[in-house]
Amino acid sequence: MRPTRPEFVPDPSLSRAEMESLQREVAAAADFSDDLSFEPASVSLATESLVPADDRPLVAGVDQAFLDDHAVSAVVVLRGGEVVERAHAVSELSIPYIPGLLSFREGGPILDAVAELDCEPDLFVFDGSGRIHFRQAGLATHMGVVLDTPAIGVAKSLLCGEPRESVDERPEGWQTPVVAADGVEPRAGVDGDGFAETVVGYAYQSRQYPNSMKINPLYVSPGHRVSAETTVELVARLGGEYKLPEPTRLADSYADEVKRDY
DNA sequence: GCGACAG
DNA sequence: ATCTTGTCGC
Repeated sequence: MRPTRPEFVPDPSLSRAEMESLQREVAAAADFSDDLSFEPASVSLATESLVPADDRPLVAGVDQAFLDDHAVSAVVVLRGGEVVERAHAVSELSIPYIPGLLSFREGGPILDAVAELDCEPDLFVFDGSGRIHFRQAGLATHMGVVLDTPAIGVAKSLLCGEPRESVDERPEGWQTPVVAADGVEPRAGVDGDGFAETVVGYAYQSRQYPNSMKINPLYVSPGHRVSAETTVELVARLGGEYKLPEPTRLADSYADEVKRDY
């Protein structure tokens, strides 16, 4: 699969100011409302379904592992609970990790792995933020716009934005909106008025210990063509026995596997 | 100047 | 993200 919007492909050789301005263009091109080719309710990890296999969405989990200045990017595509394709790529990294500019370090390598994919996923699940980002253009948004495919971001910690309630010691299944106040910049000519109260994502407690509540929540946000509400629903439906959604876990272990035999 | 910061 | 053994607990 190749980029649909090559003009937005992250270029690590850009200056910081140029990277930020590209992010503003990406955010302006992003669609944070539902525009999916499938019914969110049809998403599940169940192997059996009343829905014909060909009508079930292809969900791709993307994650990476690192070795010195190389990234191992892995993509695992699921249809229900079945893995239908895996692809990976080992790419050279040109810039260090800079908060807010993650897609310029990892975006190219991710696209290298996605290029190896024969199928066209209906949804991408990225390891990182989407709309929960200083300029509303986190990794999931950037990749989603470049591929013009529905995408969501699943992060293990909060980059910016403000949860409406304290996220401490919450029970499994609990969720609360993350609003734009505190660090999220409105899109010129797009976001108006009370933007500070706009829901840019959700804190979601995917797993929790029955008695001692100590696991931190996940911070999920729309990447492209998905609303914040549908994003949490999808993450909930893609969750298995662990904290991270299954597509992400599988991509994570696949990346480690490739790194090990490298 | 101070604080905050996905992977 | 990565460096890393054992160990506490269900």
